Amino acid sequence: MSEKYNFRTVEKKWQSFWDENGLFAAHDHQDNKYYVLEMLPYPSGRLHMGHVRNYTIGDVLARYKKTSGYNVLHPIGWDAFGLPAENAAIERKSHPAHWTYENIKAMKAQLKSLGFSYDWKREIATCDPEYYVHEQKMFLDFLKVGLAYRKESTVNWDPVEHTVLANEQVVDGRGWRSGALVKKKKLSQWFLRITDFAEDLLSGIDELVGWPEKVRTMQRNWIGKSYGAEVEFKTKDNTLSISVFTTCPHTLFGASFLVIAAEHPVAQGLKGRKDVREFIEECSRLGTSEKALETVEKKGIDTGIRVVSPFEPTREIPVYIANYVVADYGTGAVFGCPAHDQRDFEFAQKYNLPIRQVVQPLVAEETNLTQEAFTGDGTMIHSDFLNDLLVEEAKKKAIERIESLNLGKGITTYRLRDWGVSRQRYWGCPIPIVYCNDCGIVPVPESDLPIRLPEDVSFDKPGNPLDHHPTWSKTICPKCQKPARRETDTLDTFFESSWYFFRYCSPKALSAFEKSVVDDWCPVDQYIGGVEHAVLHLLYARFFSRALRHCGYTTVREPFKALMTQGMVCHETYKTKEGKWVAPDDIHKKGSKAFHLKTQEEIVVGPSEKMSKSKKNVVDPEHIIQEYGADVARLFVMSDSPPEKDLDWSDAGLQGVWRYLNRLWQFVKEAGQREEKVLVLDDMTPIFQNAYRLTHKTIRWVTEDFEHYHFNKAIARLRELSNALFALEPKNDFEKDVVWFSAKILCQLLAPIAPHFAEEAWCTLNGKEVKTISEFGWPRANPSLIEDDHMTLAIQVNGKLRGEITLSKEASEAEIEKQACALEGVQRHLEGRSPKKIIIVKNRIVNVVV
RNA sequence: GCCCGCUUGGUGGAACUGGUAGACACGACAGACUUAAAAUCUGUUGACCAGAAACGGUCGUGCUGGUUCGAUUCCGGCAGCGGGCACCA
Repeated sequence: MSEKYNFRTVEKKWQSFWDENGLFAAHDHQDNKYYVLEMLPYPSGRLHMGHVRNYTIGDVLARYKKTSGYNVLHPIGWDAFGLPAENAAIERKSHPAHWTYENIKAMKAQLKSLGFSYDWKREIATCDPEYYVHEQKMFLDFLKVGLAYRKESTVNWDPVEHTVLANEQVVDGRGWRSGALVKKKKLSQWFLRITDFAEDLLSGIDELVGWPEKVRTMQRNWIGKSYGAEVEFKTKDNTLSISVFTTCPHTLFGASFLVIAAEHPVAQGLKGRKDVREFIEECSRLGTSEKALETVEKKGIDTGIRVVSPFEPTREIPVYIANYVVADYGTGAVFGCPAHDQRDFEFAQKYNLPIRQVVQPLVAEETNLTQEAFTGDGTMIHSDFLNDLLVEEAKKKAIERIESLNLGKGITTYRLRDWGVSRQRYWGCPIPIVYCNDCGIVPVPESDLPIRLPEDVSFDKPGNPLDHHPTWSKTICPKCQKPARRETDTLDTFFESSWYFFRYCSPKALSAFEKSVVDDWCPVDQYIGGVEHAVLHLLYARFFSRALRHCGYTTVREPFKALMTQGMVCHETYKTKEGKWVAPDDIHKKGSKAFHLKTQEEIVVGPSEKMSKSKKNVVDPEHIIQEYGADVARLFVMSDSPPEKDLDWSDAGLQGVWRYLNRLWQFVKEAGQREEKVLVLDDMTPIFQNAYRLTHKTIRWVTEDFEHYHFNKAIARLRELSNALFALEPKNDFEKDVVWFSAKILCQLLAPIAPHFAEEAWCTLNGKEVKTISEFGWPRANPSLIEDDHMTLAIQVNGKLRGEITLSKEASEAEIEKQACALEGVQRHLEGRSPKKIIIVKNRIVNVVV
């Protein structure tokens, strides 16, 4: 057995070669541009499999496009602000900046060792003042045009730590570190008016044909445009009026109660009552997440208030305060129609409220209104002037009547809410605002930017370090020069990731970016990242493009022309008995049980979930790179699963990839170094003809697979070709020329996925190192070698396979019928009967029906 | 709870716009080489039935019903799993 393929030397050699020759530098203002981008990584400290998968997909694409002649922009950077850095500061006493930059250093080394074709000259870190200074300017510009404003909103408050908690940090209604019961608290915060663009963001989705349909649907649903009515419900004596938004005004005759949120002014006004006070208190422990709100057991409390049903002046219905009403959506009050809304149905059952059916199902299907609500289409009943109308018409007519009676109006609403960007945290971009006792809210003058984060902060005290820093927030009012106080909130980290793809185009610009360069490079031709970002990040980035365009920064409307959402890399989760997460690296398994490597404590094995830092179920790719090299890791993550599908991690198969590359290496060495010759098909034996044809077919297949991102299929094709070539036994120079040619093609097709290997093999086959493999261009298939002159037809009797025939492509239908019926397997199943019908699908099947 | 997906051999997956289900790989088993093991090479491998073997037969794409000459693919219902739900990124 000859020597193994030495990946250590080879990978180092080619990484420095690419680097020294500046092979991956993108050139501004050139034709044939292709911008490929992977989602900005958070520098958690180590690469995980999700990263490797994400960046390999991007790199294969970037290399394939570059080889095909495109001027490729393929940048990378760091989403460097965020909560984990502060947690590290609290837990390990390391400064967030120090922790972050150390992580970046480590992860950058890992990325480099994987041989990704990034233009490293364009690297950015969002925590760098040279980056965030521009978003401070953007914030001021947004403020000028009214896209940024201040309002009150509700947060999760940890009363022990005096901090705002992320929904993720609320576990069973308690703060994750303190264990204290969480309370809702109102804070005055900064918002961006994303709702101004709701309609444009919605209609823009239609143009995003390069996006997965599911993401487009999710975005449409998130924006949630709906047409309905705002209706006033008044008390009999007209002293109180509650405005209600509904998308079902046609069911007003079925209304049997009104529910309002605990935050609703009417509810707040009843706080004098002990039971109301207690109930509001209970609601405030629910937290701010929509999920908590909707899964909680539906509860309410009767206010004693009675309002009149708008269309029926004599009918009064009760008003309840309920825990399942969203305060920030619509008016924070809804009317309950238990017959036709499931939540209202449950509420009505619990409090014995009447269930009044007003929609009759179209089909006389069995609707059991004692069991559940009916929410389908139908005709109106028990509804006076709406009777016998279809739901759609009834809705229109109801709105007309509401407007003519002056009880309200028809309105279009969106589920989308304005984007709250204030965070009560240290490790984020400071908001450039000063609060002055005399002048109020004063923007920091642009000449004073950037407002830098102070470095001397302490995380010993609870709360935001910026808040209790002795001097940082003390400043002078830019207007009146009297002492004033800085805004101590920082920006949401989604702010950074909403425009970084513009910065990559001109990363050293003194402004945020150069308009002409951005207009050239953008939109991003292919964006690649996890589905988990399908709504928020992608919507915010789309909003930013519009907002920045509005402020004159760019002309780009949609930032991402095509989107590929890779599936998540999942892994089993592990927890100690106390519920602390444990990493797979710290576990050893005995049968179905798992134990901690250090403490030997038994570990609870949980379901396979998305690999994430917080659950610690991450697999470190480092040992794969160390043991097998970058190409094996790259080939492996691309091999089996299609990119958009979730991947349940397992180590099985790594060995197989390693064996394959070694086998291929031997093959390349045997093929050796030869001269380019003209190959003539007619001179070959059938075996070599087939191999030669297969080589050309593989070029076509792999190219098509790359175009459609079916990398796993491309690899299967390459394995197929490899298997065919390995089996050849060339006996003379001519046959060796065929093998040599095929070996070269194989290397070129493999190059985007396993670039180090391909470069080295290319040298072995060509005997020179003057160019890299990508500079030879992407191979082209000879179409005349791909078409076969015969076809294989599967023969069915009544849809069941009974045989197969091979005949010329020119064969007539009569000929096909004759041959098919003559088959022994067909005759046997005809059992003497004559065919009723024969269906012929060219190139595929013949179905004989009896 | 709401929105969006996914479900094919022991495993990952393939099957182009409804047309031969299981390409390619992993694992397993058997054999060759070896004193032995590793490595490597060769072969078998959806389940069941029948058979000495060859040739065969039935079932089979989460479950269930439908459309069709023909359904993994289209439609209805159900189940299980995953993602998102606005302060994790």
